[in-house]
Amino acid sequence: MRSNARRNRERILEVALEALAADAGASINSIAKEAGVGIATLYRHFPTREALVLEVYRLDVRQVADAAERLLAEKPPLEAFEAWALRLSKYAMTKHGLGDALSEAARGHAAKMDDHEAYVPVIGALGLLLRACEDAGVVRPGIDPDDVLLAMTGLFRMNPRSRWQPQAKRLIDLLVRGLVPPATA
Amino acid sequence: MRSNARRNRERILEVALEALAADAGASINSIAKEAGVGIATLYRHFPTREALVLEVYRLDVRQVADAAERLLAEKPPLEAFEAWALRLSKYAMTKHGLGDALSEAARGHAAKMDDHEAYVPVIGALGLLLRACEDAGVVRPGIDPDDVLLAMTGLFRMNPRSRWQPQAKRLIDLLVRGLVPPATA
DNA sequence: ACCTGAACACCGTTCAAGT
DNA sequence: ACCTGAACACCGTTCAAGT
Repeated sequence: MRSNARRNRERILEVALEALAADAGASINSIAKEAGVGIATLYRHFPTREALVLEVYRLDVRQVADAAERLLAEKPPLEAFEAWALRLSKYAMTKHGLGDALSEAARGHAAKMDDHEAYVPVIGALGLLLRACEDAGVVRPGIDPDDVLLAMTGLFRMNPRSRWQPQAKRLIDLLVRGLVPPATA
Repeated sequence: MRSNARRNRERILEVALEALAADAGASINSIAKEAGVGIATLYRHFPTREALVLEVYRLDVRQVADAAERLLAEKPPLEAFEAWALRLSKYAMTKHGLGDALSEAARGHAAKMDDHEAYVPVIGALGLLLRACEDAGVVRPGIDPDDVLLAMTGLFRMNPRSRWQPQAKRLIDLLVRGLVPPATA
């Protein structure tokens, strides 16, 4: 019986991933129906729409957060920051709904506890990158990761159907110029 | 008869302004009901929800756009830009729904023509401010107003129930530092 | 324990019917 | 010309009933 429940849960996540990729506004009901489970079964596993979306993208968020460490090992810290920011916006453009979740998380984690699942790893990675840049003297000291995440909001809310990459790069460049110490620029 | 239609239109806008201030997600149906008109009457005047919201805030958007010119007459251009940005975020925090409209407009005006009503005056004011800063040599030449608007997205999506002013000021400071030419900083 | 789907209270939008 | 409100196809969520 319990294995049945677990299979349902996994089936829901599977369908949700595909459905959200196809349509950012895919409904809970339609996901349940396509997964072949009752609506209430979905609710048993995921009490709110946001919980489902966050769980669907949990692995992706973890991956991108973990990428920060790897990028720092490969490149100078400022380049690592730029590469990471571009990577994060890439995820937000591809995986529908993730952009909104990140944007919501950037709104200030005081807003809702639900955000924490997306917020914690992302702000952690961002803190890591900023700390490394600060230690290398390429970013002004005392920058709040929350402020930087808020400044990145635009990266999560671009039009996925446009050619967003050039604009993302320009926004990241603008951001980096703001972070760099006046003297070193 | 036609005067009756005009009165209905004004009554709808009146009620909508109040309803949106009280609840950002106030429904079209509830606004029509409270205005004492049929649902289809509201649709006759405003074909989509966005059209109604934009029309409600049209005056506000005009006002804030016009403020750019006045601020430029009063202050040095860079200070005028800062003051204007803060003023715009103040509007976005107060008038519910305006923040989303501005955020949508910043998404790139290619997305929807509907945005134009909010987009045109705002990007015009922003262009004016940037041009003045550029002429004074306090902002790098060739900055695209669209890029700056996108970088400002975070200002429109803060939590209105939090103490957002300090964070807005820090974001604006970060943005300005990115706009300033390296040598002058 | 876990699942089901009808049912509830909404939403935006349309349309036949009124004056 | 302009207005009306029932009706449609949805939405998220709940809950009594099943196994």
